[in-house]
Amino acid sequence: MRLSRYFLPILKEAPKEAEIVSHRLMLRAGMMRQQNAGIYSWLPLGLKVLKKIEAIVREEQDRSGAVEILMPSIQPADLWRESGRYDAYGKEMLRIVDRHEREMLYGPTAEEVVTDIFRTYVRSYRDLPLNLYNIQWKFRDEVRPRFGVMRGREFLMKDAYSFDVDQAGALRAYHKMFVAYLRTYKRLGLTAIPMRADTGPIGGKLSHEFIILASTGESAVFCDKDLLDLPVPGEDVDFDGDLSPVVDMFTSRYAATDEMHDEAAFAALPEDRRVSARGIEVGHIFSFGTKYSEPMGAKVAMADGSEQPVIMGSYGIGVSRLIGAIIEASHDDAGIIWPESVAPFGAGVISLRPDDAAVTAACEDAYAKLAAAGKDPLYDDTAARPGAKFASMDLIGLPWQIIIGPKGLADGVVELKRRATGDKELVSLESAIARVTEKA
RNA sequence: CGGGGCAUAGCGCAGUCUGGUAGCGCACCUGCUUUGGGAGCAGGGGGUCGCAAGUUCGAAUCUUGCUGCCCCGACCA
Repeated sequence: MRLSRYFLPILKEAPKEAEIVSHRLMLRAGMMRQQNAGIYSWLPLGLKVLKKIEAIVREEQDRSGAVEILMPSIQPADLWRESGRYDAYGKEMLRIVDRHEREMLYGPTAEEVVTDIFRTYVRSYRDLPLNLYNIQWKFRDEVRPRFGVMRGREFLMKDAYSFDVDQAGALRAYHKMFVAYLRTYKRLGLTAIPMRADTGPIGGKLSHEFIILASTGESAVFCDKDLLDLPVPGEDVDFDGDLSPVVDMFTSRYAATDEMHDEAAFAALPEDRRVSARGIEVGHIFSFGTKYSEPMGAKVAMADGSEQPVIMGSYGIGVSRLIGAIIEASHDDAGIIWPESVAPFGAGVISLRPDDAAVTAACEDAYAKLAAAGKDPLYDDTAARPGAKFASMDLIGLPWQIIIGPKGLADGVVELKRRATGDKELVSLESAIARVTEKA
């Protein structure tokens, strides 16, 4: 993309409503625009990152065996009356009445809808296990939206729902998601710690929150330091095999959020392994048995001819929130530092003198070769001054910058800059391109 | 939902106390000079001062009501 033809409204000063660093940087980098409290328009740069995160989440869901569907954002109230949650959910649910006075709601989650889909089509234990997921905008009318995308009212969520015939199957389903989540966060450059959690209004007894440690986190968390360095399974992990050793490895160490914290158990840890920090919740998984299948009549025929309600679980990842979480975990004074996997562009090409024919030729060359190599470069071909270009490029945090100017070209070199470390090298254009395009 | 604060140009702000018809920086437009870490000079455009009533000869400024947004706390992907 040529910057001169792009839409990248960078701000020199952050709007005053933005308090935390990820919110400020997202607004300054022109990733999004607030339209209402907790409601945002996604601008090109932000949308690119959102889609990259979404793609990784999707890949790992698919890998684990979950099947993607897409459920509506507007749901009928009657389904929620069946589960009993229409009244239970309270003011957080945005309720709507259509022109025929039918009661609707903007979905805050989709247990009822997915259970309805399931009961319509699935009749036999032979069709299980099944895990259906979707990535859809949700709306929760938070009393106090804040921190930008970290606590918005409208947010993009991946929600998966597992259906099994018995508890053993439900546990396997839970383990699959557990491991899929570990892999997802790892690929996003995050260290997420599974912590035993309260189940809240969704219900059930087995539940974990996946937490990223960050000083701006909303809740106090406590865990064993060892958890920060545990190995996450690779792509070759067998989701049909026994995943319990992996899950046990993570769950056998102490980790709890504020409300589940056990001071005595925590104190039993050696002092140098006690981590007391703040955390951002980036995922939450639940196993809740027949809480929805029972009242909503989602039953299957068993081998002996009897009918039984299915055992369910639900598994959420806040996709839009992850953008904020990643920035909180990866930035410096100059701006965002994207992990390669989610960077909106793979590299930036900065022309220091767009009116210089040799510089332009070299930039065009770099731009074409990086594009051909699939690096999706952003080429700053604008007439802005060098300092402004450097500042903007640092702000938007692309992993690599190739800086091309007349002085360097006279010596046959360009500047290759690594955003994460700030390291700069003077190398030939060819080797700069080679470095950027080489496999990690 | 309790407590606090803010609302003036795209963004950041001054002006409000003490009423006299709106200003600064950045951004934007034109020209010239510049160009390796947010350029300089000259000229220019843009605001029903959140909305509505009221007080007054006169309201950004005073009064009342409303709306929006932010922060702290309790709750949540």
